[in-house]
Amino acid sequence: MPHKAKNPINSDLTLLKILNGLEELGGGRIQDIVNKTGITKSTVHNHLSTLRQQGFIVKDGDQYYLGLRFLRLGEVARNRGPLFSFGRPEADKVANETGELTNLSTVEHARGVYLYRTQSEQEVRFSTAAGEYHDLHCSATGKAILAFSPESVLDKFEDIHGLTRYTENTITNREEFEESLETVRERQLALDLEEYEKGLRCVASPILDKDDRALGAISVSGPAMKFTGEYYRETLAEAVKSAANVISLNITRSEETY
Amino acid sequence: MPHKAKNPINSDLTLLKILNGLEELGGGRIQDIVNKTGITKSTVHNHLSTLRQQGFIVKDGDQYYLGLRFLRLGEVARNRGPLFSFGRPEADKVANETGELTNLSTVEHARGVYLYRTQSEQEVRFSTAAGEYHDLHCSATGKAILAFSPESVLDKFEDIHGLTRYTENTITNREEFEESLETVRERQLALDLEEYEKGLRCVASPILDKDDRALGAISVSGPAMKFTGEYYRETLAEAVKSAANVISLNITRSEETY
DNA sequence: GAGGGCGTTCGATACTGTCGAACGGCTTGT
DNA sequence: ACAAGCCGTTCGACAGTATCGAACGCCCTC
Repeated sequence: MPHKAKNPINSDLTLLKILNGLEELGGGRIQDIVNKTGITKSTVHNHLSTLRQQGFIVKDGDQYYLGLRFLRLGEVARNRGPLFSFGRPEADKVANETGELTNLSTVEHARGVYLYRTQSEQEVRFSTAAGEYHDLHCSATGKAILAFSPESVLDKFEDIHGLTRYTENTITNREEFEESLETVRERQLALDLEEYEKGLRCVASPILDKDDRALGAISVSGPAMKFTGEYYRETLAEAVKSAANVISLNITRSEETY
Repeated sequence: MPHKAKNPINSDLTLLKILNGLEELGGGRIQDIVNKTGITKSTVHNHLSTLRQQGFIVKDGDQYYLGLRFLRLGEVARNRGPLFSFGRPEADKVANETGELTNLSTVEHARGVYLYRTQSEQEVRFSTAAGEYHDLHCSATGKAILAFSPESVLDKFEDIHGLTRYTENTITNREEFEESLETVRERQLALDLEEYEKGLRCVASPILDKDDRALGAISVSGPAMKFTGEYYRETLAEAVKSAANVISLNITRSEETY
């Protein structure tokens, strides 16, 4: 279980439901939120008014949207820990050198989260997936992280989410999965061979602190048709591995000087 | 006034106070929040527990932190409208070509907000200011935007925040300010000559929709000692102006195709 | 081993969040 | 032009609960 609040505050829950609704809808009218959440019209109205008064919500005509206030809160969250500030420059380099979609991930609430995602040579980049969650057992970043984390992290993940099957390649057996982590530990590399989505492959390498515990991972992802042979297993693998090393080193070094 | 909720929800206000406190502190224990907000210990505890249960807050030892959930909400907010997705690649180019700190701003709640901020050639970048607010009357981006916005935007800003003096260069007179906007309109360029902070200069150019209304602005900022003469008034000015043009054009073009 | 600081739990009370109904503005359709 | 919906907003009443203070228990310090 994720965490059980003894005295959960009801109005907080409705507030968060509204935020979730707005997130999924990308914005909408009061009635849209009512339909999505089942909360009464006047209640939704009161919450949104309060949020707007405090600058967290924007109203444009009769449409409500999440405000840029959340951008700030998100930045604060992202800059907790050194992973993003040290990882972003290296991720950019990897993206420029390989031309592939490059990801920076960490773990929160027993799931993988993208801290940063970038791709070079794109006129218009798709809307970033920063903050999106993904499962740990079927992603390269997730496996890279799990391989260098206490087993309790995997326990907790399995407990909450289970080893869900997404494709025929998804590893759903705990023992088999733990064995695969062994190779990850040896090579400091984790693969995702279409285990989450058919046609999608990844390579990841863990970012470690001075005690060899994973802070996160860096990966590149792309089409299975392109991610094959030497390019996949050597070129890209080396790129993420060396980037991960640089990031790990810089983080460790920065923490030594105080 | 920003907006007056008729029936503001008290517990929402306390929730938001707690979030604000965590944002400013960057994280902290319950007692820290109590000291900062004046809310009772058990109340803070209950709210934080609820937020944690819902995945919005992380607890590490006895420290509470804003969760990466807010990163997602922030991304949704940032990707409302085309400004970020079209502006980011160009901002990156400007940063790479000039080597200067490059900003992408828009307006929300009658204040300027950084959507994006980047600087090349930095091993470790300072923690990003995305989502931070700034005044409209003493920033290059703010003036660029105001010059191509209905006067009501300036009215509202002055109403809420006033033309606060920050340095000796700050324009605090409404008439004088409006005149300065005239030149901005003619040249499609706005300057900030240490009007917000002594030693800090900016150049900005507005990003316009097809009706010549400002969606936002792009700017570079740097030390007054470096931002002088031809480099400042020609090289940098042209860089932001042409970037702004490209972004405006791409946005307009994308909206024509449907 | 005592003291203090802090997180958590618990119980009572006054408050207020929630709901449904009703009003009023805006658009749609005839 | 008028009627009929649709939707946002307001209002009043009730039940539910957010808030508070006190008490418990943990951990660290002295």
